[in-house]
Amino acid sequence: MSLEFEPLRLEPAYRKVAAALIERITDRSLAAGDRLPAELELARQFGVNRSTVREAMRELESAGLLRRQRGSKLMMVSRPEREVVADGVSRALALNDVSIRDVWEGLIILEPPIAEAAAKRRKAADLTRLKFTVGRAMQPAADAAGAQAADFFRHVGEASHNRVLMLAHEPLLQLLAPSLRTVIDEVLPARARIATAQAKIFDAIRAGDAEAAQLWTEKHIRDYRRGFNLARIDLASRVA
Amino acid sequence: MSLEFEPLRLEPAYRKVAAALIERITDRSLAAGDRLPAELELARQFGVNRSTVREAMRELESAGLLRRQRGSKLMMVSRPEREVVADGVSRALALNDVSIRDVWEGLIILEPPIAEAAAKRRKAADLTRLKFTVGRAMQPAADAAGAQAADFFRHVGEASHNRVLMLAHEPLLQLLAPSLRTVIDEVLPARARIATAQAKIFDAIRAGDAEAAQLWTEKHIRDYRRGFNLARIDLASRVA
DNA sequence: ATCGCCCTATTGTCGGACAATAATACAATA
DNA sequence: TATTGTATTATTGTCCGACAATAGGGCGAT
Repeated sequence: MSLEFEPLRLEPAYRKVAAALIERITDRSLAAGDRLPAELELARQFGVNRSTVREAMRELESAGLLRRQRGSKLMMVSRPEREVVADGVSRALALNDVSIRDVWEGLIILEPPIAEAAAKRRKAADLTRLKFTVGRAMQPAADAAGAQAADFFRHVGEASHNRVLMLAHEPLLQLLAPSLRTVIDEVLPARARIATAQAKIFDAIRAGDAEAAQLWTEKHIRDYRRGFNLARIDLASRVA
Repeated sequence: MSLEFEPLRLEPAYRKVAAALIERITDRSLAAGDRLPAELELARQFGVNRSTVREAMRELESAGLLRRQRGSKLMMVSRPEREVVADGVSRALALNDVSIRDVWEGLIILEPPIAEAAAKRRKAADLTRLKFTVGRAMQPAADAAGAQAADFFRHVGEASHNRVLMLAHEPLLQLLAPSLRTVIDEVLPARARIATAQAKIFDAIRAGDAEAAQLWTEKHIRDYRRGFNLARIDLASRVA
């Protein structure tokens, strides 16, 4: 009988309350947009103190499952926003000492197929958004340099109409944006090259040419890597 | 002067405390493994009530930034575990009505290049783990059928030695595992085909043959899609 | 319908309390 | 010496009660 005992886990009440609420949300008996019952009411139902309920709610809130409208005090159930989730992933990656090379490798893997999918599935509205962003590529709004580059990929992702892909590449864009900005600041011809590449990719997506979109995106991202070298960014260094 | 006013955001104290703690963790002045000061001490430092500190801590806890050892009552700073982060992402995707097709598309994009990277960078230990998992492919442990398939990809991901890739495909594996299990249960030849494919991929990775690893992985995943059809799984249906 | 006023419900925060128990130090024992 | 037991302290989980601020919602006047 060398059967080991499971380390029996005694969860605190606030965690059980949180789990119960999450369960209700994931099984859709509490749908996005619904008002959450008042804290006192929840406390009564669960048979715990209001403080305990509040602690549980903070957990859901930070996961993006609860939100309140701007200036409202009522808690609404919500589906987790892409940005909130991506922020958490970015933080996790940064704290796990992910390198610029790692993130770049994620990009070179993800973006070309995303562009391919975008070329196949883009709608008129996608093209409008994308065109507007491409138009910003040459504008010397220095503070937004990295942001524009990230926005471009973001909009290509939206044109793919696949939320998995959008959410998957969002943290990479967040983490790489500062480096992209450095490249644009340090490497003089970078801005023009980027603008050209974005225009090519945009044209391919508009034309529905999946293969061209994929190829140009791949080139574009390899170009960024060359930019890292020119800007003397160490690929092995941690992302910010 | 049509300058609009920013909707000034009055953040509650618990959020500010949480932000301050997160800041300390991300800037590494609180490193993973460090003990967090006691709640009362934090309350004193921030000049707020202990309840407020506790609410803030729940936020960090659910983000995986704080943890306590099993059976300990001291809070330690920790780097977010892959599983915790991936759980959140999976939940977010599920609540956003992502379809099986969306997730599968993520897989077909990610896994072949991951296998490629694994073939280039695998270490001896990776091969050991992977071999063990491949060995489980034919065993009729019905309850673990989907899990084995997911574990295989998980270990390939680990062999890539790129945390970005590991974290990126984890939610996909979580979301798809139930469907994979259905395929294995419903489609009789599935188990053998999977075992064969995994063996081929393993061989390629062991041999360091990146191209073969990539190709076989692609085939393997397309095979799963055929399995979905055979098992009458609607690709447009929401993931569990 | 829109506006302004009032009442109520709800939240954010506080202070204090207490039991349970992990952390710690120290003594006793094998 | 290394384990085991004992006593003390620190810390957490949970509760209770309280209160100010204010959003929600109703009602009457316009």
